[in-house]
Amino acid sequence: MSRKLHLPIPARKALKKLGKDIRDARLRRRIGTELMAERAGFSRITLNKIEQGDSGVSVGGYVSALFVLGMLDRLKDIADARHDLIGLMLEEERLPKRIRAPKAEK
Amino acid sequence: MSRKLHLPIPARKALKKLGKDIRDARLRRRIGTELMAERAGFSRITLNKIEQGDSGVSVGGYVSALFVLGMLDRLKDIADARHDLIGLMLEEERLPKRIRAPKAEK
DNA sequence: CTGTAATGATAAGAATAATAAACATTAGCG
DNA sequence: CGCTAATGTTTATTATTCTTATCATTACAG
Repeated sequence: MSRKLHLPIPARKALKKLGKDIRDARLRRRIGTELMAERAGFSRITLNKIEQGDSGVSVGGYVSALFVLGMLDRLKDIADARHDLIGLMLEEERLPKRIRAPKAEK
Repeated sequence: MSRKLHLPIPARKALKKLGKDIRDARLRRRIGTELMAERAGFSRITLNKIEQGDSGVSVGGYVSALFVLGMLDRLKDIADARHDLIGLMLEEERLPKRIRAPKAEK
């Protein structure tokens, strides 16, 4: 986001929790911020932002942190179709490749 | 990441899958790229990058997209302690607030 | 309790992400 | 099957992140 993205409250909360969980996981493993940042390939400051749930940090940073902690697995299923209840209800046929607006009523 | 972060293969794969899943979820809901981008608060181009699993996009973009799709729930548990098997094995006592290197042997 | 190393915070500069505009491509309605 | 609107791409510009360096704070070992 170049222009600061105004994130809805629940989204911001989810990020905060994620950051805190990442921090706790690091502490459980007794890894210092310096070492952790080095392994993940970014600076201590960026790690700090991640652990605070900063929404501006690139997704690569978060993913890299999760990778270092060995917690990448669950990420893959976040938006997996199997868990998309809303989507399953809507799906009636094969997915289109484009969304076309229905012809306006005369 | 200002300096392009070199992401390990599994991490990159996870992001690619996430992007694809987000795209499929959008299609299932019959939401066009323009409308989706507008609701999420960013441009069509950024949505495109997200759906391709671009690691440079800010995490806020991804989270906002998940929010629009109503798929925020699972995000919160990605790194939750309850699922941190490695961490649970390591945890023996109360978590420290800082990680201190053990005194070097003389 | 005390000293010290780990963490948090701040500022300035380099690198990159995000946007808008315009054009090329292509899916799918009719 | 053809037309049109939806999507993909490129370029130039702007805004913001990420980094390095430095200083302040504080938790922990001894």
